[in-house]
Amino acid sequence: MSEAHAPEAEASRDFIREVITQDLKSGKTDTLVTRFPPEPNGYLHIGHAKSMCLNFGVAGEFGGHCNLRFDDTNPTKEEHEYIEAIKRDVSWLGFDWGEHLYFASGHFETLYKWAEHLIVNGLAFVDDQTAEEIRETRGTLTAPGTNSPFRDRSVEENLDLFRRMRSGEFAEGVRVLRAKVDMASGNINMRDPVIYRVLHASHPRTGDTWCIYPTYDFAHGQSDAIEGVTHSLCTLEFADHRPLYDWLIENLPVPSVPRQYEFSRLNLTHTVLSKRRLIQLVEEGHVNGWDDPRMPSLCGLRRRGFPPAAVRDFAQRVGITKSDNVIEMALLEHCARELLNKISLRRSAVLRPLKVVIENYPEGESELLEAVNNPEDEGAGQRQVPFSRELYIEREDFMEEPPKKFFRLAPGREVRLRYAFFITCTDVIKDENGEVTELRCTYDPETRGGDAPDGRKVKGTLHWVSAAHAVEAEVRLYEHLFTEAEPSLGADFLDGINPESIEVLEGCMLEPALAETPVGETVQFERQGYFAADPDGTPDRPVFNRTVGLRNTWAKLQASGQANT
RNA sequence: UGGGGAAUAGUAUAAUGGUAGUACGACGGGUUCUGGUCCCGUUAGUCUAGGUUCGAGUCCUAGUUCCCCAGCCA
Repeated sequence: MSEAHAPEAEASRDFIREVITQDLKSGKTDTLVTRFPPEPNGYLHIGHAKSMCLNFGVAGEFGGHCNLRFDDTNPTKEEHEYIEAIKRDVSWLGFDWGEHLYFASGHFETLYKWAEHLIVNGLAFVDDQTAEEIRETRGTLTAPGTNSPFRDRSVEENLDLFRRMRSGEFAEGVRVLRAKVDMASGNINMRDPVIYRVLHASHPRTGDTWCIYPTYDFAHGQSDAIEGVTHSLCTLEFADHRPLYDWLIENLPVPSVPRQYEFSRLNLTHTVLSKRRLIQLVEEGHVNGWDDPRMPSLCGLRRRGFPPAAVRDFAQRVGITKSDNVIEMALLEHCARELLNKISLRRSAVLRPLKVVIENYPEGESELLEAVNNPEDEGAGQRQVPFSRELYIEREDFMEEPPKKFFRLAPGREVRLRYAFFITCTDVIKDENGEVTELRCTYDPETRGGDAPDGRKVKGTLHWVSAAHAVEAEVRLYEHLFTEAEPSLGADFLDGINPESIEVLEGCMLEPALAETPVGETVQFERQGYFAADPDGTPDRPVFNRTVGLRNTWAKLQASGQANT
């Protein structure tokens, strides 16, 4: 019997999903286990989001699971504060590690035992050389290294020394444990890498239990093996470590054999993603903390108002390959706009208010008008907005001498106030400096709701807020943190910070409904962009962060000088 | 003069020897009570040189360019 319908179109898949598919099909593994292994020494950023979407993503797609593992092997850099922050960010992005929470430090006893195993098998030795001596004898990129004079110690002596390292007998730097691999290897990671060092530091989780700690190379792959990770997915710079990763797995009594695969890390224009530079931005006060909305950190994106689903969509669109890349910020912004357009409530907010008096509207009176909450979602319903004699409109929505393509308010011109009435500008009031301070207008009561019964059209529709009902707010406008698409990464990278990356607007006028916006929710200020309620705000005086502006063809026309043509 | 990795429109990513496709961007147009959304269209690409093949982005050879590696960081 022939199948009637065409085969499902195969979704295009990256090389990692290809490998997993193969391994599952060939029976190399029955279940898929991945891991997301942050070091608790900083906050997660959008580059980590790419990794999480891959690791948790494939685990979900192939019916496996993803471990959240803290790679906490260096107590001199790591802090407990980061562990909770990282968990919060992983959850926010929408991923659930369930019961699979691990710490490399949780494996310390096994790792120690395995280090002795290496010693017993003649595959590791205690080196008495200083760090400097080790560096000098490591060779260079093009010249091989030379063996340590301590390389041929007896198993007994090595065991004794290593145990005394553990018992705290030696100061930091005096002795290390090195794997005995090959000092002539072209791969520097194979030149007898240090696998244990003395660190008399209190560990966030194990306290003072240990004074020797495994290095990354001796902890990562083994942790993978202990946890039953099948596919250990990391970024390209670890490819050089894979031979060592495999060497250790082969020479240790591991319960399972994980494989490492490398993909290229995310780079984004107009920002930096290296942990070192991000830390510098925070510590030197170039931004206001890790959650500054200009930061590419996940907590920064959250505060900025990016929905986690938009970040996931972004990660999915960016793809997984092994080629270096720099993704345009415009793609992230597109993902935010696309989602937010569908789900965000529309509200009216006047950022730079200009007073308008409707001269033929009775003083002291007001009325409620119906406004649509989200034209993209009928289920979002409607709300009522108050209208009265004195209003605010956007300063930039009025020009005394408008260029040809300016469709908004000007002397003698009629425009629509959205969901309200047509108004016509009858007079312009200025101060002694010639600055426009107030507009006098008339309204047409017949156009209530926004349409003229006689069918006449207007070219412009403006947002507005009733002065008597307005809620005053602070609104923070954000731009790219760095002016250049690809900021210089030298010591001078701070010079590339965009001096206009933040603009704080006071005295913004919001429609009343906005006062109740829950912190963290992102709404659309009509005709302007998406804005998220910031925790700095109060019901009396809300604070909003601009997530991303609406596409603005008028601004483009102005910028290109075509507004008058 | 070592080892590892990568080269497809401006950016990112598909095409697994058989019509180089998609998304973002840019540009133009239509619709519109958001100069938004939506819709339509235009733009623009296989690093180079040889070779194999009826046919090459894909296979072979030789180059070129870019990225990573010399922490007791991860």
